[in-house]
Amino acid sequence: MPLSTVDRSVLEPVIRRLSALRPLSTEARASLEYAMLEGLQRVGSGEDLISEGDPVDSVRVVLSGWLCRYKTLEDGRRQIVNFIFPGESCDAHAFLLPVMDHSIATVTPVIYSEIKRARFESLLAGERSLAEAFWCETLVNIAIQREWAINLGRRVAVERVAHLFCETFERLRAVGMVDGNSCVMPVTQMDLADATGLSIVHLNRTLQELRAAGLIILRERMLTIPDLDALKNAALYSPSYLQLYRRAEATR
Amino acid sequence: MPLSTVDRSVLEPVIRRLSALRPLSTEARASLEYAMLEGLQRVGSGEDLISEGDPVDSVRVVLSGWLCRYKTLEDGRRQIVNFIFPGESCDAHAFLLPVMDHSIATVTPVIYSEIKRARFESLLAGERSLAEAFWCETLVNIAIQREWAINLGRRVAVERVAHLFCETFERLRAVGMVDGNSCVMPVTQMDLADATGLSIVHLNRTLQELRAAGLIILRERMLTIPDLDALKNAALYSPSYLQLYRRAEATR
DNA sequence: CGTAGGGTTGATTCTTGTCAAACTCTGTGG
DNA sequence: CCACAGAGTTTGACAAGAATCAACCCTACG
Repeated sequence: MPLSTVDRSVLEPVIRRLSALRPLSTEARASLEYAMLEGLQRVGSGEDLISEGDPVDSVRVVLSGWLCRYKTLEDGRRQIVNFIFPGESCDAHAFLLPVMDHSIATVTPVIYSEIKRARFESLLAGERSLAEAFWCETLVNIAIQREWAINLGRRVAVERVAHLFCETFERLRAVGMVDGNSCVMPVTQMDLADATGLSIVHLNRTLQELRAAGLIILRERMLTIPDLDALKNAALYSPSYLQLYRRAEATR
Repeated sequence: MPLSTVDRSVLEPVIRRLSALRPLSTEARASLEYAMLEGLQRVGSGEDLISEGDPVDSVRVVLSGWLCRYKTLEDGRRQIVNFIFPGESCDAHAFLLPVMDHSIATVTPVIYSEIKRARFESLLAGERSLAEAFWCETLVNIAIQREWAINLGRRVAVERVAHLFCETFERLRAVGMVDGNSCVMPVTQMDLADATGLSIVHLNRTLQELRAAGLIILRERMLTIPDLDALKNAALYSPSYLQLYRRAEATR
């Protein structure tokens, strides 16, 4: 176990995120931390953690790195339907359904903690606040998924990409992973194209448009947003669907 | 209470749908039916049941009629992010979040049952199978939402509309509301356009294309699908995300 | 030095949106 | 009974947005 001696601070994003959704008692936090430390795992980038059609029997909680949920069509067209950031979980409760309806892949190297279904269920049974926090996470996921629907269905390319950047920045900020007005953006343009429903060529041109307008600086896998309000404006961004993250800031 | 003497058979779609997700004990079924009969409501078509930003304090279960969830942008662009069919609930558990991130409107006259939060929670606390069934419904909703993301992001117009028809038909079939290869389609072309992310003019032409190909017959608010497999083929439809409905058929 | 992955560019085609008008159907009031 | 209004659907002409194809560049890396 190369990770057995890891610093407990790697768990911070998870605690931070769940606390933003529901206040956690000291005991709840302790028992979750204990469970997480037991199941630490590492995986490289570009790997499928789980594929469409697979049954699920555990919960994975992301400690560092990015993942994406995606679906594909027979002919290879791919849509990233969401990203998964540190502090978030892959499919808490997914084991309630027989099999996965989508796949999850790493986009960077990832450290996560795997908690077996039985362990997870007894954890939640013992701590109501934990159970509610994980369910809230799932509810926020639906809200994000709905926002992606209007993003893909009704925003034009520039708005779409701008919106993705706004959302990503705010979600990362909620778990303390932004630095001033910059954050990492460790994805290829192909990934961005698949997340925004654009072709890679058109995505590239859209990025240039955003750069030319001074709305973003994107190089070497770092995103800087000189004026977040201006970018939100260009994106027609309204963050109510991430309300919980804002509550997190309020209580911090 | 014009509905107080209503036939209990109006509750059938709900029982049918929840049973498909989790086997319900006789007692679970009885207590749910009792709670539903208490809160029956009627509402006309084209009404907002609840709007983005509103707090939620009850669960509504649809007995008859169609609703849609939608979001809008400042400039009026609208995206229907999902339909809600008989047997389904509006936001079980939505009260766990502070406010709604989207709106829900009726697209036809609707009969539903409203269950107050406290009542609903005690119902679920008393019947584990009910709690699991409602949570499964929420999980299936996320799966549907993800499928809508790839629909909007990666399918072209004809595939998109065909996919919507396939999904609608199968979801209605799961609650016993199709007749042979026909079902109601009580929506305007504007609604279909908003659901598929197309302009109304282009949607109209896409419908004509589907009609010309013999894939659908759509008139007087009735949809007939002469050859469902052919339509699925045109839609690149893969129903795994609705797996639970299929399980429903298997156990019927 | 060669290669592969990622990024960028130009030219072109195709898909979809926009605008404007007409048509159908239904219900309503004169 | 007819005129009219309004919502919904359909059509044509045109414009804009996005995809596709084919190169080419750059850099990291073996």
